[in-house]
Amino acid sequence: MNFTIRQLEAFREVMRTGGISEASRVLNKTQPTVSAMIASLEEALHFKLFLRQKGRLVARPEAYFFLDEVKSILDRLDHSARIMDQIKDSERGSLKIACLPAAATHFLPHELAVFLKDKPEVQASLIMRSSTMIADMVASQQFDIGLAETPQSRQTIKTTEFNVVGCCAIHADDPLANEPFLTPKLLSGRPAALLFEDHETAIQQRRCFADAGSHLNQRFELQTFQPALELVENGLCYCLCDLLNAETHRIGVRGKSNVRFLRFLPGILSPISILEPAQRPQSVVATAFAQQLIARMSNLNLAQINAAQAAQHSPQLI
Amino acid sequence: MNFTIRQLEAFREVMRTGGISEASRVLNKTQPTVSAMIASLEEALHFKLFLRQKGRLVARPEAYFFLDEVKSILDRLDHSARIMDQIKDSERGSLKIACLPAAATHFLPHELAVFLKDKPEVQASLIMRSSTMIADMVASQQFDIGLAETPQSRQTIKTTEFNVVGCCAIHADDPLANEPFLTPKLLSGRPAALLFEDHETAIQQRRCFADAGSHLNQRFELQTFQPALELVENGLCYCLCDLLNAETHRIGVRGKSNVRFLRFLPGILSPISILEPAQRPQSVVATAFAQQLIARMSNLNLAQINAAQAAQHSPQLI
DNA sequence: TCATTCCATAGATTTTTCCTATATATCCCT
DNA sequence: AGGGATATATAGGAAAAATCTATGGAATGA
Repeated sequence: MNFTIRQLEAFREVMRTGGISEASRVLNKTQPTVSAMIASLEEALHFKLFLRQKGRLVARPEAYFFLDEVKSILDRLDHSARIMDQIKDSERGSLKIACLPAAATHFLPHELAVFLKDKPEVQASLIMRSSTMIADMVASQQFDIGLAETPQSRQTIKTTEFNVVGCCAIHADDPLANEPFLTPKLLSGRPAALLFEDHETAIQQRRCFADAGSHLNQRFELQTFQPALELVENGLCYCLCDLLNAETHRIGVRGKSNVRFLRFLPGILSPISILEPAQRPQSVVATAFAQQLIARMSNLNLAQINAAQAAQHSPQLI
Repeated sequence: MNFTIRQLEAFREVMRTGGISEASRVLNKTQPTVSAMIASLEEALHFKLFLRQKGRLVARPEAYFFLDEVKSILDRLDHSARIMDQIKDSERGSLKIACLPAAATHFLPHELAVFLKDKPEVQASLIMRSSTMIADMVASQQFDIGLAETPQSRQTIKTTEFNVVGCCAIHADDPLANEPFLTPKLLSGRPAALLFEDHETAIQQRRCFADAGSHLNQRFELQTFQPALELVENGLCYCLCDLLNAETHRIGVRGKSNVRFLRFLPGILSPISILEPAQRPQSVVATAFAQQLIARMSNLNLAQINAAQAAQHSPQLI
């Protein structure tokens, strides 16, 4: 057949109001327009829905049946329109995120929480994996967004790179905590927590201590930075980590923290990337979240972390 | 929102074929037309359904979701269109018929059977009532069509009147069966079956016999004509009845009948009407059936009944 | 490199939609 | 019976939309 949605809407309104004139007022159309719409609908159906008795429309039994059909169609249409509207505002959809340990415990969950606050219809999944696995999972389109150490450039992955700067975590009571920045010289001989031997950050740290002729006293070796920062929290050591780990730690403690994050020279950079599948288009939600994440990563800096930490100390001010 | 059905159809086809060019061929539109339709659909949704990568359309995840919605809507629409098409051809609907005894056993069921032969989706109900009750039930819109003795004219009933002529039913072996027509004189003194005393046909019969100075020998008094004709079938009496009863009897016997229906003079007329509710419009099916019934009633005559009866005697000729 | 395929854009044209003005029928009230 | 109000239909024109032809750019494969 050859209906139009407008015809169906007009018909529904004519049935509801009982006449063309009244319906035309509701529909913000003129009476002849609605009259023509009904006429063309009847033409499309090849039979009259109404009899014209005494200058009025009188619905035939078929019109009541058709009304049910039309209502159901228009309701269905309206329902879809509403859902599509939610999708447009990324209030509906699904989001699959894979994330390295540095951000998995607090940083990303927190970002996700902010993003999903007013989006009850978005279903999200978040997993923690090693950077190489994350790259593979994004490349194979199993996940929408990955946060990982910058992988080898490949065609199947679109990367947005960040060089997250390193800093030094030290206990607040340590006299060094008052320095404007720290160096291998200042930290020489003090107990340190490092990641395992092969990890890029450990390699860099050893190199710059060696370059400065300072003594690196490795007291702890760990898999990830979060436990290392817990040791710093207890005053057992200092630790060189990147801002992502610093921020994750800050969010994690929630209340007062004994760790201070200070600038460290020479600068150490950790190449971290947001990964997206390159072969297939992203969903609206994924695009929106990636955008938020990129903004957040760009904005990552020591000043902001310390300010947020200070705010946590006097929460009544917030 | 502001979709059009054409947009949705175009979208479905683009998704199915994987591109605008191919879809435009299927849809019998030009490629720029379909391109514009997709563009306007995206505009209505306020977000892109496709990314344009390397000169091709690539569907975003949302497009697949939307496709499900669109398919369901278009299917629903198609389903309704098909049903409305059946209704147009009165192949679907309901039909409530009330009918007087004269036609209830065979005449009307037979008409109904002919009418509904190729209309499996029409639900019909048929009841037998007295003429006064039929008039009331049609007037109160409980029934779509009534076949009854012509009632007092009232605003709530639209009547189509027929003056069904009376005839004489007589056993084939009776010598009178060879007369061209019968009169009170010829039937004088012979055993007759009549309806109860108050019935209009009985009154008329008594009157015309009295007028002719002939003897009316009422051997049987009955409620309706069908049992009377059964008595005639067994050669116990003759009977004056109307053509509707004659036709009903003819259809009922199906095989060889011993009853002959002869012209009777003076003419006796039974006012029978097809009744329809006047206040509300009729359904398409009811209109169609009423039309068939009117044609059939108009066509009711002795010659046709006798011809049909003759055909029953030699069914191999049909 | 060249032909082909695909999509987008521009401008013209056809079709559809919608409005104004008007006619007609009915109803209600005087 | 007549005037006013209301309801629908029709005619004609203006505005909007749909659709076409022509064309250009980008990618692909021979």
